[in-house]
Amino acid sequence: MINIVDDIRQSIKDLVKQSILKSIENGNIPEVEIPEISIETPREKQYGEFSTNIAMQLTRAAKKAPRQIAEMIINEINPEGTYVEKVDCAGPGFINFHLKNDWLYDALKIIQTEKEDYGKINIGKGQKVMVEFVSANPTGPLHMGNARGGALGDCIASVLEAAGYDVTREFYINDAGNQIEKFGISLEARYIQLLKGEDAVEFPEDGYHGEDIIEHMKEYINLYGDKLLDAEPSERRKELVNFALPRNINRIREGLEQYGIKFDVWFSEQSLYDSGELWETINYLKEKGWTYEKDNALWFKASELGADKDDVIVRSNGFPTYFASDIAYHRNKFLKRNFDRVIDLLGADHHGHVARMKAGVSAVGVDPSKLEIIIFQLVRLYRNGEIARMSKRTGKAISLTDLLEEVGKDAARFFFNMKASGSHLDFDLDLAVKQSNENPVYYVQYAHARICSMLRLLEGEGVKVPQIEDVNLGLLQTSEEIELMKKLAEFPDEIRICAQTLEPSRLTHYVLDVASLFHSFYNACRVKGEEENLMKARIILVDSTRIVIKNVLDILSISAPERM
RNA sequence: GUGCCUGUGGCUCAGCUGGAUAGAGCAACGGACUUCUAAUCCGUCGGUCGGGGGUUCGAAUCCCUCCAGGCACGCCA
Repeated sequence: MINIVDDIRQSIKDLVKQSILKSIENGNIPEVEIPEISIETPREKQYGEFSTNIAMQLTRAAKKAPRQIAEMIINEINPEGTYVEKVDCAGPGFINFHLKNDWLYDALKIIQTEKEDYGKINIGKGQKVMVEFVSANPTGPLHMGNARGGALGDCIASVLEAAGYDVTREFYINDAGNQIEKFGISLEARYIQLLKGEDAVEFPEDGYHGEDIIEHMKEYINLYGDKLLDAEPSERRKELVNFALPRNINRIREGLEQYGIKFDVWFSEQSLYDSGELWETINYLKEKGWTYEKDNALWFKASELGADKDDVIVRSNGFPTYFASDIAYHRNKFLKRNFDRVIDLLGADHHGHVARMKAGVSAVGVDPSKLEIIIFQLVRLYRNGEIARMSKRTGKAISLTDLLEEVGKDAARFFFNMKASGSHLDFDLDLAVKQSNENPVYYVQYAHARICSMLRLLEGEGVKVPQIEDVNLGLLQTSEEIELMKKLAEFPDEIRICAQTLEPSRLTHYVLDVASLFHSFYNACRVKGEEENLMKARIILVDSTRIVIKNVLDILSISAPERM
């Protein structure tokens, strides 16, 4: 639960602030308002571990040259009792802080103490947050958009958990409304066609044309024959939907479980109809004056709440639109279930929904900033350097199941989390299955397996990971060791940034860095066979690296093999 | 036409709440296995950060504009 990087940043902030106050006191700097002191990590090693640009920011107010201000601040800094070893001024007026290595050794102690909890922080303070993602249309199989949304949403949820939030993963089942009607009509048409021939009935233009509809009906006929042929059509459709829908939902659930995703709540849209919440919400909007009638339909004044146009919530045929139930759904999230924050993941093809959904949330009296909608860009699959649309095996559109079969869960989840959600993603199917240095997943997993193998070998010789108190960590001095320790020390802060930006792609990059620094260390330094004290210190470093890689992969829900 | 996303070395991307010489990986080229896994490492090559303006001590990062690609603009979801 310790974020040592952040703690040090805070302590440096304090040092700087005290120093500026002192300089003002003794008249070296005129009385100015001190802006927020930002502490950054310089790219170049020569500039130390941390730096601040505060002197440059004070230039105008203090009416002095930035380097002059920097010098005065440095003169007044008293680093006693901190990790700071040296402070100097460089470039246009940066103040650079050089740290004693002790902070790195302390970081290793924290890792060895916290073990599988290392990285966890508590900026969430138990706040209730819902992440709603995938929410795929249950009328068909999961597609690539769902795959990316699934990987992203699940990792965002895991990161938030690691950051101390009380997280609920939720899947919204669109089991009501128009598309279910369409689903029923499609099933019915296939049912009749299968029993009475292709020409017995025309398949609706806007129906679901997928093979899976036909499959469902073949199975139904196998089980129940033609008993619905003379049934009343609406009853017949209902029966067929009741047959096929749960099967689809189960299939989706199983597919997602293979993908490493387990939802806490499967929320049914139909339940909003059944509980009356849907009409409650519509009537509430009416009462509050957020609606008007036009062309026999009921419109929601979204444009008065920031959207670019109004939208229909009840159609002229009396049926509510999807948007209406979505408002009711979000009202339920915030007002019935009291989530402090709600995060929705939507594919880029739904971005038009963002503004009006926020409008909907405001209209039911919820601060719209509590609803965060993440739009992720769509996926293009490549095979042999060309866009791949079809599954190798089935010849149909590539589903999540096909993807998992072809590249596996680890590669899929890693690749989908390698790019920021806002970036368009080209998924290279050939690369994802390649067992070589070109493939980043293996690179990371290999580092983990390599460490496990080292520790296994040592243990075989009776050398175990020592108790941290018995180790002289000060022996870790080479640049490879220092760089690796630094990276390990950053992990909790990395979680912090991921949780704040809701951008788990940082984690894949981070763990790649860890793996890379470890491999460099491995090639530069030996562990087994070194002088005992040095060996012990390096075992701690190696084991700490293992812990960090494992913890990151756990958050990504990617396996960390012990042998490869 | 309007709105959103994207444009960084041959390829895939980081960096984008402005900061110090623009970073990785892959590809290419040259090296390193009698010693803990070479699925690894070390080195070299490679960029007017899509173009053009502006804001300032300082811009890949902020603003404007243009260009290119993706997506969306339904009484569908």
